[in-house]
Amino acid sequence: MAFHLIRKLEQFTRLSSDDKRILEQAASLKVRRLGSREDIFREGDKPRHINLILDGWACRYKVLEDGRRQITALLIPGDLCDVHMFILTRMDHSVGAITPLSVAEIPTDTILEITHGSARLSRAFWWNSLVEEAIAREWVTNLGQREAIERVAHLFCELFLRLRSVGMTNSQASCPSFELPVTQEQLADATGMSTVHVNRTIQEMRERGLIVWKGKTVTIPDLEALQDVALFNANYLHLDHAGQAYDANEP
Amino acid sequence: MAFHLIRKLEQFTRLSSDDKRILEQAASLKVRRLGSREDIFREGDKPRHINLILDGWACRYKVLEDGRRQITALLIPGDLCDVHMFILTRMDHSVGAITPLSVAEIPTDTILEITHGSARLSRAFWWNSLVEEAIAREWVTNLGQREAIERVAHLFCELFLRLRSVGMTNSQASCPSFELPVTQEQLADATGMSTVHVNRTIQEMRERGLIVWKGKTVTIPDLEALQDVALFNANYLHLDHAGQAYDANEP
DNA sequence: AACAAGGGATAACACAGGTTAACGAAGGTC
DNA sequence: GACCTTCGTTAACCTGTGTTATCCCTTGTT
Repeated sequence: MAFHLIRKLEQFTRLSSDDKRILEQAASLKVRRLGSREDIFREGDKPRHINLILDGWACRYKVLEDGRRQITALLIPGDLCDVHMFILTRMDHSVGAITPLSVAEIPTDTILEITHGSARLSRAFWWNSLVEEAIAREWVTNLGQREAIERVAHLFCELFLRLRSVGMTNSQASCPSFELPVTQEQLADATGMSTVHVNRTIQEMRERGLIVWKGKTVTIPDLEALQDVALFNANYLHLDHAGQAYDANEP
Repeated sequence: MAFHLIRKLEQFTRLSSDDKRILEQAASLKVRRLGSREDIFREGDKPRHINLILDGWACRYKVLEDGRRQITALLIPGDLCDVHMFILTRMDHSVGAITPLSVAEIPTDTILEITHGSARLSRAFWWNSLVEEAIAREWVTNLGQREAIERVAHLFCELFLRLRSVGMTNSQASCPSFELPVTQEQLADATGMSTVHVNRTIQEMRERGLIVWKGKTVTIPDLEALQDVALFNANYLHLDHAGQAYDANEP
């Protein structure tokens, strides 16, 4: 059940079969299912447990008094909602389902046991948090400096790489593709644009042959071209496998 | 020397005199001084130690290939640059001095000793990281949803509260003020606006009586009015003192 | 089969904010 | 004291993006 998480963490460090068993177990304790547009938790809630996305897409978002909404992160299978958030008394944002969702609810005590029991898993969780922070910084840059087409292209590049790192892309025939179960309105909330302009921008990306988007499937004919348009530099995702390799001497 | 950090962490939990002594010691091991516009570290560097801002202002920033620059965070005394960043192999952004700066360089081993030695300090560091993340999410929202005057007003509100939480504001005469050693160009890089439009926006804020900004001093005649313009909600700063109080039984 | 609802696509128009350029004030240097 | 550089200010003009309003298509419902 924790397949995606394990696969993601192994971008950072190899895990022992013990580590994997521990994660599998934690992820199977309690599984919650939500319909799309339901919230996993809301701003103001007390953090109760760690949520691990098992299946489906979700988003972090904040809503201003007057209703304007910003999606601050897109969450895909394998994403952990804030390993240490339990330290805070109240959530300062909400997380909602984009598609129907299965979420593992992992008690904070279980997380603490895991991190105390395995230095490797503890470091892997840290790495995971650091990457999340790096993504947030990149989003700030994206919203602050990139114009519409660059911004959307950048988001597509990021999603493609993140999905690939958990095995959720198709790359047969040299033309990579992935499922994007997101409406243009949600894309607008994520990029700080209006829906109309998201649509215009998508049209332009199609005309320029940067993407093919039919139904829920996005195909990227030329990843390099898309990255060039986006001024995309993948270093912030830290997918370089350069962390410490699994050392067989460690338990 | 670690005065500001201690004061900030005590927003979350009371610290014992032992905790404070440990922090003081760590902060005095090695102090580095930089001139304004020098970098503490650059994108691509290996993280070597944890940097604690003792005195002066700094900023995290990212630069796109074509030179566009986004400031993703403003750092003030008491701010720690990424307690756990040493897990990553390369920095994905730079941190530069805005004013002349003193920075304590704390070895990663020292940080690990501290967190292993004191559960309270460990939690306090986590709280600190979580607040930094929350600020990053708020900046995403700021850039994505707020228009110019709201955006600048929001930044001023945030800075005021953060400075106040480390004792760096003046509140005599019911009219709070603080030192803002930041140029309009840097403000532009932080808010994703052009310098010209930052200036226009500042002028409007002055006309509307929201701020007085002379030299490096900003005065806020009516904080509530400023917060209203900014659609500001302070919950993301988690300054509520609601964390666990200091328990005398803990070491 | 008829209907409703959500999502995508377009067009026309408006305006917030970017760009360029020029000038002045303040502060640092020799 | 003269010079230079950085920063703030302002004006004129331009453009990217938001707004409003339709229309169409798809999908699910009864």
